[in-house]
Amino acid sequence: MVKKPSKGRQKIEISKIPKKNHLQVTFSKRRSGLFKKASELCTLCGANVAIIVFSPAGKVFSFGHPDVESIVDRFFTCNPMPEPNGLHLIEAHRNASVRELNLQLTQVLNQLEAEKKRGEILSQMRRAGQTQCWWEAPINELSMPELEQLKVSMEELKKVVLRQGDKLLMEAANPSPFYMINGSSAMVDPIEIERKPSEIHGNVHNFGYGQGFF
Amino acid sequence: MVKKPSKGRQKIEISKIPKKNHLQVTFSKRRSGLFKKASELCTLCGANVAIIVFSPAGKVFSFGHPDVESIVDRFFTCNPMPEPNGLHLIEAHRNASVRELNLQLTQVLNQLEAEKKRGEILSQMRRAGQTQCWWEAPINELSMPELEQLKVSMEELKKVVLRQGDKLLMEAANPSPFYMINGSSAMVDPIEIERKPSEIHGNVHNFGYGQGFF
DNA sequence: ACCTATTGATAACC
DNA sequence: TGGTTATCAATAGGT
Repeated sequence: MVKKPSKGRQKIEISKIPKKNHLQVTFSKRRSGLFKKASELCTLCGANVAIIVFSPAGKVFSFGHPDVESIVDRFFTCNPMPEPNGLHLIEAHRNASVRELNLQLTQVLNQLEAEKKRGEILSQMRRAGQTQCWWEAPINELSMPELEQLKVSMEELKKVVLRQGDKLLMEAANPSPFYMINGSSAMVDPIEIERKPSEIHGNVHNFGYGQGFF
Repeated sequence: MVKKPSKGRQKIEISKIPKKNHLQVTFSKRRSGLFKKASELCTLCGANVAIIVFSPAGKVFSFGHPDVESIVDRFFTCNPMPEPNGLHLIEAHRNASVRELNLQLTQVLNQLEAEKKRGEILSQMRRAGQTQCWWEAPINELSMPELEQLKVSMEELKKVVLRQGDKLLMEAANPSPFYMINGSSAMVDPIEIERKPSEIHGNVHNFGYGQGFF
């Protein structure tokens, strides 16, 4: 009875860890775990994987099999190029409208950011006022009819942004027949771009892959 | 008791899986798991993570928070490779800015999609107006403190938007101290590559980061 | 794709 | 940063 059998692992919420030192420990362990998983994926399936991780403090960690560089290279080589054939034509056209695209990009970005902030503010308001509204609950806690309503109403609000997006898409898609595969579906959330420009260049940690990472 | 309650998970060796279809299944599952872990690392620790995975078949999958391109860019910038030839450096920077542009465009489009949904939801909740929240009510029905809160929030929103706008404009105006935003590419990222008409081509799968990856 | 027994990862504590 | 333990979460094998 004097024993203290440790509480063992406890369930945790996936949201930013407040305690700094606790965060550091978790980061370390989870980063290791991530790399281990990656290594296993490589050996089990013969996949090629590159991972780059920036700690909140700005330290860099990377994992790569066979190595980060080659994979990133392949990624950028295979990925953005439509096809060798009409590439030059496309590029020419593209170059012509780069500025405009930039401008539009900027505008859309603005609206996007505004939307994000709006979302945050909504949450803030909720927090401020104790009024808990059902639709502020996490998506996965909403019922079907609620989700239905949500979907419909969002349309209106996002009309402007939509218009911008479509325009941009049209322009981008016009020169060439490529299309997007939008796998993401990710909820865009509190993006916090807070970094200290001055000293991010800390230590670099490279985890060269080994068949036996562990 | 004729039941066969499944053997459940069995221990496996970490070595290349021989059976092709089994391998495919495992690859899929583990890739998902890896991305989920990455996503959790991001939210829990505020880390920035980029993952690129090539399946043995050559398909590309990627995960990035905030996005693959910027992280890779940071990686190569902060991590002067063994012999960074001057020319290569400049070239790298040029490519980097181009990539950044591409990335931004892609990312924005993806996020737009996500935000679209989100925004729709929010607005529609308002329309549905089932559970009305005070700040959603007509202005003239709000009490004084409520109005006060609303005002503060709106001012905050405006400030944020303005700040973002300036920042983005600046960035768009000088993407890189080196070469101008010449060209290249403002293209929409995920593209299907056509190499041989009858083969499986490089499908690209991008997994944007999400608070709710699942 | 879904299910469940099990292994593997890891939160809390040292 | 590294080790232990109790738990939780991922997933191998099967449907």
